[in-house]
Amino acid sequence: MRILFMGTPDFAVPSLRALVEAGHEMVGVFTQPDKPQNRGMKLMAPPVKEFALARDIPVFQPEKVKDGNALAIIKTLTPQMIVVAAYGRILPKEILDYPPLGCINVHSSLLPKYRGAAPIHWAILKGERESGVTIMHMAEELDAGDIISQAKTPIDPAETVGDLHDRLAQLGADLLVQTVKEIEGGTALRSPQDHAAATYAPMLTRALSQMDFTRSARALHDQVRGLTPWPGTTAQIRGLSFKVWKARVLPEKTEKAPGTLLFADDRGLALACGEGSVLLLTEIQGEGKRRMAVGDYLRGNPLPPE
RNA sequence: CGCGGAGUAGAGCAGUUGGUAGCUCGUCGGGCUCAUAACCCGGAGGUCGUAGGUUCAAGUCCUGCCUCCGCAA
Repeated sequence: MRILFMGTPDFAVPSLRALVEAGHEMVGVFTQPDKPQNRGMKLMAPPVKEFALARDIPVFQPEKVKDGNALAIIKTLTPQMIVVAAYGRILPKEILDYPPLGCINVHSSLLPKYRGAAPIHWAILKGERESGVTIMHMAEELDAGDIISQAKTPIDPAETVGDLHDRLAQLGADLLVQTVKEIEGGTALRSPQDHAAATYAPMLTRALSQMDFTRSARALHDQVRGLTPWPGTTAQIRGLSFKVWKARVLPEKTEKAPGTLLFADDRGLALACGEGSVLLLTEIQGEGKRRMAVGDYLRGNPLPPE
């Protein structure tokens, strides 16, 4: 089938690769423009662009998709279907209506839950035990289109958003190929979402990174997992600022005030949290340092006194 | 040309005004112990990121390059 693909970050790459390997004719790829990023503000190409160029697929990076130019390009490409995976732009109705077989989207949550920009992060931040991917027909309202197919997967209690992201990207790619085949064969299902059950997963802000030790150890553990590896979780201990990469909940209870350091040795940094719970930080990163086990850190960087 | 920090034993760090490297942990060998990720004695292990420069002499000063990291985006 003639397919136009739209996607930008790492999450979208497995889907694009799967379509290519399934033998579809990729008429083009839309991805966001290169942006100055990272240290030195270097111009960075989106992962999807890199992949597409390596496969000699034409790449388009319009600044806007609503000004008609994008639609004009699409008309010259004559796709039968548009597949969108984490493109990062909202498509106007005239584009949604153009392809004969429609526009479908790979979304990394079990819709109608976690519509929006950061569904994987929020599923973990909220302590969910199950997640998955959904493929839907795109509607004008964000992530509100009719569902074609879904695949579920359990979330491991120790899993980070990075781990889950990679698994869902692959799960989504597999489901996508199968779903496209069903659409092609006319056997695809289509059922509207239960809009009353919808929840939203907004973009993450820096404010979410700060650990608040009055919350429970369990909630803080979810926070660390949900923000690792990006954007990371930070904690203030003894006046120092740390990034926290790995932690676990200890079974012990404590009477000490939240934020109190119970012990600091090779086992980790044990901190009193809300409701008497205790969280053990096991892998941290000081400013200007690299991430390391707490024992390694303490060897050359003794903590200042209380 | 966004701002800034760092590259020294397997790991984490120190190294003062330039004079052939030190600490903690680990590791190896030996000893001790009711015992706590315990303690004591001894050993191995480093061309100090890299390429040049200044100097009688550079981890320590100067310049280029590579790599890693924090902020910001």
